[in-house]
Amino acid sequence: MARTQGSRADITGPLIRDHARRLFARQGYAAVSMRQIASAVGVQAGALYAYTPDKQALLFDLMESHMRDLLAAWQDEPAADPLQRLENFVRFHIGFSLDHSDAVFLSYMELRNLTPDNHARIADLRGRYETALENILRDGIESGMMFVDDPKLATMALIAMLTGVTNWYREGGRLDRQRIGDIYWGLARGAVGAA
Amino acid sequence: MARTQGSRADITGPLIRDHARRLFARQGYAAVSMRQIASAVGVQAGALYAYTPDKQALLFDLMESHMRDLLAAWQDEPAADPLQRLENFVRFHIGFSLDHSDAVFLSYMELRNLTPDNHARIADLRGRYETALENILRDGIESGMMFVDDPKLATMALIAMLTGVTNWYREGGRLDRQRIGDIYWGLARGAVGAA
DNA sequence: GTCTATAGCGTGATAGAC
DNA sequence: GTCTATCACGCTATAGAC
Repeated sequence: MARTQGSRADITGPLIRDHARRLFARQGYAAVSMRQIASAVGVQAGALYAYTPDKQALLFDLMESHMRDLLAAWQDEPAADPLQRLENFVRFHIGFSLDHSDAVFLSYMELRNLTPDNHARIADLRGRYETALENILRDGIESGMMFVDDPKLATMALIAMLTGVTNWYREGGRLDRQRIGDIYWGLARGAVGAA
Repeated sequence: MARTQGSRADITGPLIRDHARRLFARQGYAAVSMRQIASAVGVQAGALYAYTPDKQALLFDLMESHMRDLLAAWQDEPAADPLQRLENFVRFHIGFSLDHSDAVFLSYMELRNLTPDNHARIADLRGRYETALENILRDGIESGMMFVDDPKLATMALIAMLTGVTNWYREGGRLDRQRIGDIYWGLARGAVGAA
C-alpha cells in the first residue's frame, strides 16, 4: 500500500499525546484549542481527528493511561516490613510524580472536565492506588510499627503531601531528588508515628 | 438621583463575585462564560461589565481578596509555645480551607490563567502565608521542640497535606471538623518530630 | 445599572481532494 | 494520513437606548 503524501502515522499519534498532555497541564483543558495542539505537533487541526474521535476522548485517554501506568509501576512487597514498604512508596510516589508531572497535574486538575462516566472510571483507578497505601498503613498499625488514628485520612494526607512536590520542584534547584526523598521520608515516617 | 430601571447595584456586585467564584472553582476559569455567570446572577451578560473591566480582572480580584482574607484571618502569637502555635495553624488552615473551599481551589488551580503581572502579585501573597508557617517551624527547631531537616520543604509539605482536606471533605461525612482537626494535628505533630 | 443588539473573532468538528 | 475549506455556533466585549 503506497504511503499518502505527508503521512507520518507512526510518530504523529505519540506527538499528539505528548503535546496535548503538556498543553492541557500548563493551560488547562478548556483553554487549549485543537488548533493549538495541531500547531505544536506540526499538522493541521483536521488531522487530529484521525487519532481521536473528539477532544474529550483525548483528555480521557491521557488520564486513563497515566493512572494505568502509575498502578503498573508501583510494585509492593506485601511480605516485607511495613516501614520499608512505606519508605518504598514515598520514594516511588515522589519519583513517579516528578517524572510525569504534567500527567499528574492533569489527572487531578481536569477531573471536572470529564463526562460523568469517564470521571467514574478515573476515580476508580485512583481509589485502587490509594488503597495500596492504605493497606501498608493498616499492616503497619497491626504490627505495632505505626500509630495512626485514621488510616483513610492518613492515606489522603500523605498522598497530598507527596504529590505537592510537583508544585514547587524545579530541575536544577537547591535539592536533588534523592535528598528530597530523604526529607519527605522523614516527614512521612514521623506522621505515622514511626520516627 | 433617581434610580434607573431594574438597578440593584447594592447586591449585584457581591452576587457576581459569589457566582463567579463558585463556577470558576467547579468548572475552571476558561470553561466558564460571562453569559453563564450573568445567568446565575440573573442579569444579562453586558451588565457584568459595569462591575469588572473584563473577565481576567474578575478572576484576579477573587484570588487577591481571598489571599488577603487568609492573611488577615491568621493571627499568630509569636510569644507562645511553638507547638501550640503549630497546632493553632493546623486547625486554622483546615477550618479556613473548608469554609472557603471554592476560593482555595481557585487560588491554586487558576494561577496559570493569570497574566504574568497578576501571577506575581498572588505568588507574593502566597509566599507571605508560607513564611508564617515556616517561622513557626524555625522557632520550634530552635527551641528543641521540633526536629525537621528542612523547614522550607516541611512548610510546603504541611500546607499541601492540610489543603488536601478540601479534595475529599464532604459536609455531613464520616468525620466532623473537630475530629478532622485532631487527626491532622496528630499527623503534623509527628511529621515535625514532636509526637 | 441594566437591557438589547451586534461586531469580530475563535471554536470543535466535518467533507472531500489528494 | 493530511490538507484546505467551511459550517454552525459560542465567545468577550462594546454601543446606545432607557
